[in-house]
Amino acid sequence: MLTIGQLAAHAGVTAKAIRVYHAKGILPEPERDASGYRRYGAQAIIDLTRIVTLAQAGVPLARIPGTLDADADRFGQEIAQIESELRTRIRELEQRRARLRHLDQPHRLCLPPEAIEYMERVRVIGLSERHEHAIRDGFILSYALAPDITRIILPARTALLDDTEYVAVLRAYDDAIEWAPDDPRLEKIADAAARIAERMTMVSDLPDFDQVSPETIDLLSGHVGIESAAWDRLDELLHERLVPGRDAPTTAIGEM
Amino acid sequence: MLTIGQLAAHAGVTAKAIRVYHAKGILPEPERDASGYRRYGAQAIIDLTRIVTLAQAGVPLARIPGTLDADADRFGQEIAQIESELRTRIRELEQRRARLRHLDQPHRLCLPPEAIEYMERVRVIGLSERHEHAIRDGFILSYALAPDITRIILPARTALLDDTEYVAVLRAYDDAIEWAPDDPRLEKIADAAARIAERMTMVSDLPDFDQVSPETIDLLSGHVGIESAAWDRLDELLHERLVPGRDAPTTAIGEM
DNA sequence: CTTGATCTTGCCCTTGGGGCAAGGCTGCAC
DNA sequence: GTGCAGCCTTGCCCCAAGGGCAAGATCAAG
Repeated sequence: MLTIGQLAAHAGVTAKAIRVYHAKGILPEPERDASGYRRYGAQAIIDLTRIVTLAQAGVPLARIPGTLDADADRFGQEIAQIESELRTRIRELEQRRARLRHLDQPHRLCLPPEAIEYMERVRVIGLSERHEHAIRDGFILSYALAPDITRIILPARTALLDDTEYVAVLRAYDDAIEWAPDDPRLEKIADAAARIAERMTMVSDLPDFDQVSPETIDLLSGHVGIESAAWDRLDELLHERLVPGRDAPTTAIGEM
Repeated sequence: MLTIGQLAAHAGVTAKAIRVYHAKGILPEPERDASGYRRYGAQAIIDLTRIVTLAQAGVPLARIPGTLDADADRFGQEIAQIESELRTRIRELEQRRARLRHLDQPHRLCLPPEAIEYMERVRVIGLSERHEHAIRDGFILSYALAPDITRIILPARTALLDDTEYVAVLRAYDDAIEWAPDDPRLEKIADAAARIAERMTMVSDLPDFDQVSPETIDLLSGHVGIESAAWDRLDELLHERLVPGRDAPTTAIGEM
């Protein structure tokens, strides 16, 4: 006959855990010896081992008596279900382990595959970190606010990166961040941007355009988180060129 | 900008979890809007996603800031360590899943491989369930009390099962459980048992015999949990035959 | 204007034990 | 026999990581 400590050591749990199982009625209280010590026999070893096996498989203690006391039919079903839950948990853990590798690359954690590809392609262009993060953060926000729209927009955006003139404009914007708003070079950048914008798809061509909030459209224009007087001025110059008659023009996809 | 509910849904957690992360200082409190609502931006999405990625990988919340704020060197080490812990946990879960299959066969859960093999071989002999469980429970108790001794004894015990006369005696004991203690057939059984015992290894031949408690030796004789007047009488008859001069004879391994 | 969903803070509840206190046993050494 | 270390007993509070509910403010839509 075993004491509680011997039983616990043999089952790989603590004596406290066994007392908890007694208190919850999961494991019957054994006989006491003359001095009040619990004394366990073979059946207690069997019962405890079954309990521990289930508990370690993630079964809540409250569910264990129902499982162990079930008749053969239901017992089999219960075990099969517990096994399948456990398989699911293992698969989840494996996926979570895979995600750990990307912990230092926020875009890989927070964006859908299309956007990850886009950001990888932007990276090789070699913009400033600040500009790249601004683009990334715009996508992260717009993906959180309107995942569907964001994913619809992405293929066209990615295709644009094959356009050397577009990439040149991106680089020019990058250079211009710190310029004064009256810098004369801004005119040339705005000219180039306007030429591109004219042959680009407009946001208003999207299906369900009327359901896209103005905020999302702003986000997709890529100016999130950068305060630049030169860029503000570039917005004005671009608007002049694109829609001379209006003062609140439609934003082009990929404008920037 | 997102509300707490939008952020939570996007990150796959509850709003309450986010408030907990704020309270623990893991995720910085964001700005509030005019009515006191929390408003989250892209950086909060990134931060939360990193936190959730670690938390779901099983990292305790208290350890998360230290991991995320570490410099590149330590960060890499931390991630590698977390990954390896996670791998270990996954392997453990797979082993636990395997054990679930044996939940209805106590000997497979509670005994070492040698004893499992022994019990499988006893099963095909076709003893009564009661007798078989008595043998099993004896091993379970002795394995819990003295695992080393029990495993040392097992090969000889298993070899005995190849002895047809020994198996015949086992079956005779099984038949005799309910007999009256003065049943004349008991004499023949005791004769056969004595012939076997004489050519068997004695417990006293074991290395470290003096460290084996008498209780363990009793357990290994296989009478655990069965109250049978006939068996008690068989014990007496056997002792007469084996050690006529003594009244407390050494128990033979495999006596039964 | 109402209604239902969402936000705020604050508080207690849960699971599966861990840890400590204060006292009683036990077994071994001296 | 006397110590003393190590085990056992009960009872109590504590922990992580939220869940749930209350009571009130706010928002969005019909």
